[in-house]
Amino acid sequence: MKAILLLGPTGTGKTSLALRLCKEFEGLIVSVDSRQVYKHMDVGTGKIRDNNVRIQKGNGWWKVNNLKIYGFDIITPDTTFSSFDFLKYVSSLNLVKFNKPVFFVGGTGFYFDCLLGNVRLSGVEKNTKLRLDLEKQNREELNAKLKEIDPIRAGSIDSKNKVRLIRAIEISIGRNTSPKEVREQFSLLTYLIAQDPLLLGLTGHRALLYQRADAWVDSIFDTSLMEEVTMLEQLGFGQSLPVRGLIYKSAISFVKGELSKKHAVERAKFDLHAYIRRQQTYFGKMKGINWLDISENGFDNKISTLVQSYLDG
RNA sequence: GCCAGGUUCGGAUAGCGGCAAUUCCGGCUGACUGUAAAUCAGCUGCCUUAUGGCUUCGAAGGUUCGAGUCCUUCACCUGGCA
Repeated sequence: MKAILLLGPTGTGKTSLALRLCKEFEGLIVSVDSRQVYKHMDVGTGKIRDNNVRIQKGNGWWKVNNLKIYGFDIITPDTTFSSFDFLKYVSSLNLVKFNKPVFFVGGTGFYFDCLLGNVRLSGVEKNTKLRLDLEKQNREELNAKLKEIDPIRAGSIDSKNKVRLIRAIEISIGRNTSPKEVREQFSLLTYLIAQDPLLLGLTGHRALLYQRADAWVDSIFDTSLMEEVTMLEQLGFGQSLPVRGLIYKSAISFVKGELSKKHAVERAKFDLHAYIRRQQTYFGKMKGINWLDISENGFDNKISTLVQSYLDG
């Protein structure tokens, strides 16, 4: 299977580029985005930023101008979704059978690393009861506990990061208690490792990325986003984790009257800037990415040429 | 014109004699092995590094071993009386 991974920070035009390439090379698109997997979260996750487009929505996919995008609308926002769930989902698509090039496009670096097999997941499932219990404890207690049951991991972990500590303890306990079949399940999902994918990274100057992000926030912070947020609250998803991040956090504060529109918009922009920085840090350490500057002349042709030669090779 | 309050490192704020100087925002760098749009860490006056040096708190003088902090004058801003 030919796989083209199209990644980069938010607002670099990955999706529209993917649509263009998908049409040009008769491929498929899989979204690699930890928030676009959620139903009812379209505007704030920037699923499609172009209004002049025909959209048809399905369960786990959208059709945009008749081009299919997988990885959208898989679940509702009250469901937790992890990188492992993402791998399972991609696996379930059985992409090989289409015999077409697949464009994996998105901004969630960790998911890309999972797809590529750069990170190997432990195979230990989440234990909600244990997590609730551990969340009540402070960092010192969690560190002590981890040191007791897994001294090696305790030596390498970020001892100040509670989320990490809880997961590390969960893994240590789960290794001994969860069934072997479950733990080995992840190994079935790393079929992409054996492939030789093409990695394309979209980037640009910080100032440009910030400017585009700001313009996008300005454009959505009107009725479209407000309707979406109101709907999410009505459906009872207002407190769900995915609705508490980035754009949605400030949009909800505005709808609730906790923030003025001006401050909510400002907050959203600054949060996006920080997100862009984090994405660049993450992608920056990934190996083998062909970086392309979106503001460079001949950008579109360059991309097409790269994809063409990859598919020919 | 008189009275009161203010002017601090990109922005906002703390500081009422020992200060390179608080906090928040912004900006920058980084971590991450099933929450990754989450979670966590560091830097942000200059000297590449400092338990080191240098230059700073509207301006100019003064008091003091020592001044962002006290005094005087000037400049600008805000509120009250005219």
